[in-house]
Amino acid sequence: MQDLSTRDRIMRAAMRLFVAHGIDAVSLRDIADAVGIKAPSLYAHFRSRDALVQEMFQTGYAAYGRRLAAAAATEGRFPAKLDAMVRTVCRLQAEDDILFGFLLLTQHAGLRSIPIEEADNPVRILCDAVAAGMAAGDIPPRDPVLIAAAVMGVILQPATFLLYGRLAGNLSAMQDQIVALAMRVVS
Amino acid sequence: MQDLSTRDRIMRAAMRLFVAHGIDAVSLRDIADAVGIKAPSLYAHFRSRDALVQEMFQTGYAAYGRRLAAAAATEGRFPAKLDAMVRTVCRLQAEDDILFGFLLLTQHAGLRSIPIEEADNPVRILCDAVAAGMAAGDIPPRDPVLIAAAVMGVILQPATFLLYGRLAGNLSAMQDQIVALAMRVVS
DNA sequence: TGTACATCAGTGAACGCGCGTTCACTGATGTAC
DNA sequence: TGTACATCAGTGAACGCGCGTTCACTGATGTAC
Repeated sequence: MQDLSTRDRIMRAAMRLFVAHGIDAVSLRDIADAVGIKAPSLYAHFRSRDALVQEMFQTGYAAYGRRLAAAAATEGRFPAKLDAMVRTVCRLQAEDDILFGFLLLTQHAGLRSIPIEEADNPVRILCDAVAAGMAAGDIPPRDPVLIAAAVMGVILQPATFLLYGRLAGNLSAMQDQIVALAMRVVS
Repeated sequence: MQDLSTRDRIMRAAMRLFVAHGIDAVSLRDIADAVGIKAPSLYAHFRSRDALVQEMFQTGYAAYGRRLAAAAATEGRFPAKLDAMVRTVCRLQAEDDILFGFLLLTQHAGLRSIPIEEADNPVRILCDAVAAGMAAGDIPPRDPVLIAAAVMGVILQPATFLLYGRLAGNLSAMQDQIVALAMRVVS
């Protein structure tokens, strides 16, 4: 990890600290210390503290959106798409639990000041997929947003439990069970 | 609302601001302004800013825990208990959506510094109830913590959507659907 | 190969600002006699 | 009924602190000739 660019080391250190202590509880000096540089040096890589947080959030969130959109484009009926989407999210969590945790926290702590509502928005993608599944007659018609919320809950609440140590391991280890839960929620 | 004690007016104003802008983004001067007093006057009612937040959180969280425990004590098999618990949470959200939203946010933003893990902890109560239902053979045995997390997700994620305006109304209006979702998750 | 120059990550010192908090004080209210 | 005193919510001014940020500077690296 020593051969990462300073920019990447800053982002990883900041993410780790944000997840551990909350975004507002971490100062630029804390981040700089973790990287092994002084606070003013951060300005060689980021325009401001806000820009740092925003870039971390938007990059991660958009990447998640694209991978979820790819899963939603899986061929076949809705159950196949849902299976792919749920497994994708589980894989994302297991691949980089720090990034996943950061996005989970930021959703609450920072979404109000970070105004993205693009086509890459994962929530939008899931809602659209659920609505399409209903329209196609693959699953019973109900409020698609409520059902999408419930599916998200079945995935993200276990992820939250992992974050706070109430559950051990990662989402990949539970993906079969979570897929089954999600299937039951939409049926 | 003018006949509330100043103490209660402070707590309600603070909660409203915390939910709207995030806990760390609200200063004592903001709270005092909303109440119509000056910041130093807050110290006649609360020992410190931390004490204010902590009391709001602990009071609300413990009250929720007690009401959830009462629902969990419903007579009968596990499905009757789960029905009562889910409807209780939906009612709590509809009764006071500001308090509910505050606790939902605090769970992420402040739980790390607020160390309660009592018998009144709602998460603990739900986990215990699910485990007991499995032990009694009322529902299939699986990891009780994962199933409890999924049940929470089915309730709290729609609540989060309400908080951010993705869903309209309140949880009470959707309680029958949410009960049905929770039932499917545990079966 | 050596010299001059440009680039830029990183530094130390310092800034202005808003924060939580303290403090001496005010003024209304209630109680004692 | 009037007077003296205690209580306490609320105030204005001020505090020290840590924050994000700026700035002139350093020193290593790369490029031009």
